[in-house]
Amino acid sequence: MVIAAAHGAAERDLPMNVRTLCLAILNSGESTGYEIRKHSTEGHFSHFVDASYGSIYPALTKMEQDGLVTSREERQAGKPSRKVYSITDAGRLEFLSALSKPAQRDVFKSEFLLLALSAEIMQPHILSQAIDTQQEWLDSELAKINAAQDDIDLAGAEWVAEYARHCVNASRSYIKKNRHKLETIAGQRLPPHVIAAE
Amino acid sequence: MVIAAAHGAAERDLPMNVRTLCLAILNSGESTGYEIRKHSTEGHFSHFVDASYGSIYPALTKMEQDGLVTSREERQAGKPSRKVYSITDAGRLEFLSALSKPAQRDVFKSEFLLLALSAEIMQPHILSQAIDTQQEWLDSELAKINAAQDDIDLAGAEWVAEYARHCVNASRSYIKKNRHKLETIAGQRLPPHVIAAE
DNA sequence: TAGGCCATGTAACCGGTTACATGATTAG
DNA sequence: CTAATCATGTAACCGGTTACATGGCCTA
Repeated sequence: MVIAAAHGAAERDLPMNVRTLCLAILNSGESTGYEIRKHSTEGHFSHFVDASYGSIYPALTKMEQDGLVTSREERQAGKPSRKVYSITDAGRLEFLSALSKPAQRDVFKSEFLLLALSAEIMQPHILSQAIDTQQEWLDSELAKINAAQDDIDLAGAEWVAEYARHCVNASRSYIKKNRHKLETIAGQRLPPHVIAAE
Repeated sequence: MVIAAAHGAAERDLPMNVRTLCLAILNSGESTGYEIRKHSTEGHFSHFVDASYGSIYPALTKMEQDGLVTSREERQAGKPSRKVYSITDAGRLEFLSALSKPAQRDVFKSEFLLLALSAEIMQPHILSQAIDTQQEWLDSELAKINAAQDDIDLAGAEWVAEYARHCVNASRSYIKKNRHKLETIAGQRLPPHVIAAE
C-alpha cells in the first residue's frame, strides 16, 4: 500500500544530490551550468556533493520542467551564449525542505590516513614524500579558503570559512608536530618481495 | 593506439576501491567478508571507502581467483560457517603498489556545512536543532575513537587515532564557541511561503 | 600554433548500493 | 515471541563519471 506520493516526483530523494546542490548555489545567486560546476568542485560549494557536467546539465533541464528554476539565454560577443538559471519560490521551498529533513552524517575519506595506518609496510622515502604532498595540499586548501572569502552573497559564508580554516589548521599542525613519529614506524615490516628488490 | 595493458586486469584501477580496502584490512589480520564490512563502516577503516556486502563479497571472490588472498572455511557450532580470508604475498605487494601511487586528495562532505552556509533561509529552531544533532554526533565520534583504540595490530593505528581525535576536537570546539553567531543569522531571509505558513 | 578557457550537451559505462533469499542462535 | 546478530551471497538498479562532439577566442 502506497501511503504518500502525492506531489509529483523527487519525493524519496536523499537530501543531498546534484539537484539540491544546484538549488543551493542558485539560492546564492543566478548561475549557469558551467559556473555551477566550478562552484561545486572549487570554491564555497565544494564540500557538499561532487558534480560534473554530465549530472548538472540534465538536472537543470529537469528542474526547469519541474518549475524549480527558470532560465534566460544571454548572448555574448565572442563567447558562446550562456543559459543563466535563477531559482524560483518553489525551488527555494524545495531547497528549504531538503535542508530541514534530518541531515546525513559528515563524510570524511582520506587515502593519506590509510597510508599512515599502514606505515609499517611502506618504504620510508615514499611515506615521507606522501606526508610532504599532504602538507602542501593542506597549505593550498588554506590559501584557497582565504582567497575565496567575500565573493559570495550569503550570511553564513564567513562562519563556514572560519570553520574550515579551523579544521584544516588542526590537521596541518598535528601532522607537522607528529610526522616524525610516523616516519619512525615506516619500513618496519616491509613485504618480502620489496626487501628482495632493494 | 593502446600503449600499456600488459599484466592482466585491474591495472587502470583507481588506488582506492573496495579491493584496496579489503587488502588493507586483511593486511592487518585475517578476516571474513562479514567482518570486513563492519570494519569498513565502523571502526578503524571507516575513513577510506564505503563498502557493503554487495561489493565486498564479489571482490573477495575475484581476488582469490587472482591469487591476492586465500580462504579457509571455518565451521562453528550454532553459527553459520565463516570463510576466513588471508592476504598473500602477492596481495601485500599489490596493496603496497596501490599505496605508493599518488594518493587522491582527502574528501570532506558535510550537509551540516550546507545548512550553515544557508542559515539565513532556515527557521531558527530547525537550525538550532541541527547544530545540537551535529554536536551530539561529534561527541559520539570522539567516544568511538577512544573506544576503538588498541584493537588493531598496526603500528600506525595510534597515530591515526590521535589525528582523528585532534580534528574532531577542533570541529567540536569551534561549533561550541561560535554557534551563537550562526543562530543570529538564522531566519533573516525566510522564503515568502514559509513566512505565510507561520 | 598549441593549449587552455569559455560554454552546452549527450551516451556509454561503472562502481558501487539496495533489497532480497536463507537460516540458525541468542537476547530482551 | 520478536528482534537482533551472525553469515554468505546475488540481481536489479542508480546516481553519478568519463569521454566525446562542437567551436570560437585568448594567451604563451
